[in-house]
Amino acid sequence: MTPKPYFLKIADMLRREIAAGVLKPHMALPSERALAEKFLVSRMTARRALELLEHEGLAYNEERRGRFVSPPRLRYDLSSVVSLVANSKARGEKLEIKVIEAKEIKHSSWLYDKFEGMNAEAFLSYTRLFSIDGHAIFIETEYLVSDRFPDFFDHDLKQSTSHILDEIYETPSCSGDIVIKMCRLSDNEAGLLNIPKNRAAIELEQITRDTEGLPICLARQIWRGEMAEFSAKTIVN
Amino acid sequence: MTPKPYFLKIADMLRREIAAGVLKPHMALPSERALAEKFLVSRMTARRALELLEHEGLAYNEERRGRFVSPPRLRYDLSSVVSLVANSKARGEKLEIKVIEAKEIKHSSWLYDKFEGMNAEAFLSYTRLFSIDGHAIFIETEYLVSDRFPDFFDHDLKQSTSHILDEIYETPSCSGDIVIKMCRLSDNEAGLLNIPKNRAAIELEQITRDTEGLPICLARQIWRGEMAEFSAKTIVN
DNA sequence: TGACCGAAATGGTATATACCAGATAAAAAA
DNA sequence: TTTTTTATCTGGTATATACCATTTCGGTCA
Repeated sequence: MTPKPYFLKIADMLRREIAAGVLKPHMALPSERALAEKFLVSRMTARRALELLEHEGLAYNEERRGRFVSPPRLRYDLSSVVSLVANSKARGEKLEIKVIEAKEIKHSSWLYDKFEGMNAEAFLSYTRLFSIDGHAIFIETEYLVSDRFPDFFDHDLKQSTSHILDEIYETPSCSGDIVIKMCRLSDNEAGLLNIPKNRAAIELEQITRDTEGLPICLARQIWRGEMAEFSAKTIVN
Repeated sequence: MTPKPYFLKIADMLRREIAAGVLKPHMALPSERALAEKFLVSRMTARRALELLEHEGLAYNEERRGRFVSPPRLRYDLSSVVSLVANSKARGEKLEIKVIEAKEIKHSSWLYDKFEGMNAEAFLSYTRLFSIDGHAIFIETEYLVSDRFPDFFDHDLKQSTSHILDEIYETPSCSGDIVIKMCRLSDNEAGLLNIPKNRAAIELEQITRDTEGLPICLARQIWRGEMAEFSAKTIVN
C-alpha cells in the first residue's frame, strides 16, 4: 500500500475544519505559506491541497487575496425561467445585478445561426454580473433581435429580462431550450467573477421562445461551478 | 503589459492543432517531457499547459498512460429519462454497460431520507459503468426499494433500468427530479472512469417517481465533465 | 508459441527556490 | 485630517531536480 500523499492529508484536515464549522463560509483559509510551514511541506504541496478544495467546491479563490470557505450551493431551477430574481429575494438574499456592457452587434454568423428563421440583421447584447451578498455568482450575456425591441437600452437593465420583455414589450416567453456543460473561464470572465484565470466553470446557454416557437432571447451564463447546482423536472412521455 | 505565460502559449499551440484536425479525437497528445523539451521549459510548465486543456474539456488523461484528445461532447437530454440507451444506439455509437457491483443495503439514513414516505427497510443498489466506443463516460449507481422489486438481480442489468421496471415489474416511471452540480471524483470513481484522482466532474442525481409521485428509483451518475453536455426544455407557467 | 522479464516511457508526488504582481494595512508625509 | 508611501502579505509563474508507480513493449527464455 502506497502511503497517503501529503496534499491529501492536508486537504482532509481542512475539510474536517470546514465540516466542524471551525471555518465558516467566506472565512479565510490558511495561506499556502502558512500551511507549508505548519505541515513542514513545500509551498507547492500546500497549494495542491488548497486547489483540491477549490475543485471540490469547498473553497474559492480571490486572486492574490487568499482562499476562502465556500457557502452552501445555490440551487437554480431550470424548469422555470423567471424565478431567479424573485426566488432569491424570497430567500432573503441580497441579489445584486451590475451592468457590465451594453452594445449592438451588426454582423455575427454565430448569432445568425442561433436565431434561425428570424432574418435579423442586428442584435442587442448586454452583459450583467449577478452577485449575492457581495459575492459574484455568474455572468450573463443576453442577445436580442434589435428590430423587435426598440429603445431596449432605455429601460433599467438591473431587473429581470423576462419582466421587461413581458411587461413593456408584451412578448411573454413561453418555452426555452437549455444546455449545460463544464467549461473553462476566459481571462475576462475570470476577472469579472473575481477568481483566477483558466478555471473550470459551468456554462449555461438558454434560448427562450415565444408562443410561436420563435427565438426571443439567447442567454449565456457562466457560473462559478462550486457556487450552484441546477435542478430540473422530467416528465416521461 | 505582462507577457503571456509560457503554459498558455503551449496550450494555444495544442488547441490550434486540435482545431485544425492535426490531432484527432483519442490521439495521444505530446507527453509532458516531450513538450518540455520542444518548448525549452520545465516539465511542470508543460504539465500546466496539458492540465489546462483537460480543464477545458479538450483533452483527457489516462493515468500513467498519457493524455489524449477528447471527442466532441455527448449531449444528454434531461427532458426524457428513457432515452440514453436508445438514443445512443440510434446514433450508431457502441454503448457498453458493465456491471461493477450489485448489493443490498440494510440501513442507510441517507437513502431513508431520499425515499421519504416509502417506509422501506432495505434497498437494492447496483453500480454500472457506461462506455461509448471503449471510452468510459459515466458511472451510475441506482437504488431501489427491495420489497417492491423481488428478484431484481435475476434480470440482466446490462439493459436500461426503465425498461426492466416498466416491462417486468409494470412500474412505469412518470416523472423525475434531477439535480446537476460540479463535483470532485473519489479515488474509486476516478479508477473506474480511468482518469486521475481528485478531478472535477459532474454529478447528476435523479429520482424517478411513479404515477402517484412516490419515489421508485434514485440514480446517481458521475460524468466525465468534458465528455458531455446536458440539455433541457423549460416551459413557462 | 507462450510466458516471463526488464528497459523505456508515461504520469504522480514532492522539494527547494526564485522572482513577479496585485492587495492590504500600517507608517509617513502633506 | 487626508493623502501618499512603504512594507508585508497574498497568490502566480517558473525552474531544476528527484524518486515512485504503472503501463507498454521488445526481447529472452522455456
